[in-house]
Amino acid sequence: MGTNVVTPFKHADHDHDHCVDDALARAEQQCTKNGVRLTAIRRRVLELIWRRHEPMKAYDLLDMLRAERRSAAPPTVYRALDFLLEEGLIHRIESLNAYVGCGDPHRPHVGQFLICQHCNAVAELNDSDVYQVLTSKAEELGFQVNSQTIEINGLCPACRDAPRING
Amino acid sequence: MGTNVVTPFKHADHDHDHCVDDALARAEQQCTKNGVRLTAIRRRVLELIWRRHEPMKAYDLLDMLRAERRSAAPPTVYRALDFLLEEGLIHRIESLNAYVGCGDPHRPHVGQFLICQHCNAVAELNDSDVYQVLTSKAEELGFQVNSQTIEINGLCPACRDAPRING
DNA sequence: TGACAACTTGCAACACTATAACATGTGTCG
DNA sequence: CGACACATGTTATAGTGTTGCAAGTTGTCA
Repeated sequence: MGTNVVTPFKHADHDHDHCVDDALARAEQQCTKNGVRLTAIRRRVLELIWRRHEPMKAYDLLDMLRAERRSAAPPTVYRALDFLLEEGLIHRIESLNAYVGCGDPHRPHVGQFLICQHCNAVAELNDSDVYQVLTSKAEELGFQVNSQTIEINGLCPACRDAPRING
Repeated sequence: MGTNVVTPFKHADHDHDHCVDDALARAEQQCTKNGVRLTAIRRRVLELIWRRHEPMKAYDLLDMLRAERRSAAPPTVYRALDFLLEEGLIHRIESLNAYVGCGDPHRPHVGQFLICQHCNAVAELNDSDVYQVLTSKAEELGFQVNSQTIEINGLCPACRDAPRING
């Protein structure tokens, strides 16, 4: 109980196509259930975000979109991002101005992220102990919690073990 | 043990001049100790940040600076902010692109903030329990923690009790 | 004192991040 | 079909932060 990793750090050899396909399938399902449309653009942006297991920046996504859709402009990508955030399909990493896929969109959860400063990998936690401790501390001060942004910087297991190879 | 509020929510009637003066005096002391210079610009930016008990944006600070120093430009304020961040005299609130004074610069501490969505007030925590729980959860996953960004959104005691007065 | 190094500020331009406003297209349902 | 809601196209602009180099300031030490 307590720790519940939603999106763990990925090894280089995991079946990534499968991993992305799964995420897209979950997204389709989620949108159907909620009666909203996962249009071609939205789906493509979500796929681009999932394709790398690291936070993606809006203008990088825009560049990729533009390669295949001449009309893409900032609003194109920001609208898609807003939609995906709204549906809980992605998260925004405040400290990086970047976006990552959410591994578990159908369940309500707080944003708790471990961010590797060396390889940019991100793991998403959904830890009830952390949530509880923070909430109870806040309430001791009379503060009513609505949402939490937790971003932990450091080194992921791989980079921790080999921190000097390419940095 | 555990909870240790560094900068609590302020009441409207606290002695604010005194509160700002204290912060500036602590800053002078801290800079002297560290052998760095709290120049006029840096000191003024710090004062502007302290004068309101809410996060201040870089370009708002710039406008205020310009009113009294014709030559002020973006680098002027960003350099001052970088210096103050470096010395631990202020913190950056990632989710707001804004900056707040640090109530306790001489002691190492993590950034844990309660942010009122209604009145923008910010309280800074320095809670070892929260730190411990997060660090141990991260280390269970083999992640080595360097720094934590924790930003809790919600309602401060005053706005919680009277949430409909001016919102 | 004066010359040098290190630090700080001035200044212009630019890069990156995000939104506004309005027009046009598309899909659904009576 | 026609009306409506939703989605996208398009242009412009707002907001946030950085680069690079010139000029000024401060402290140090022979």
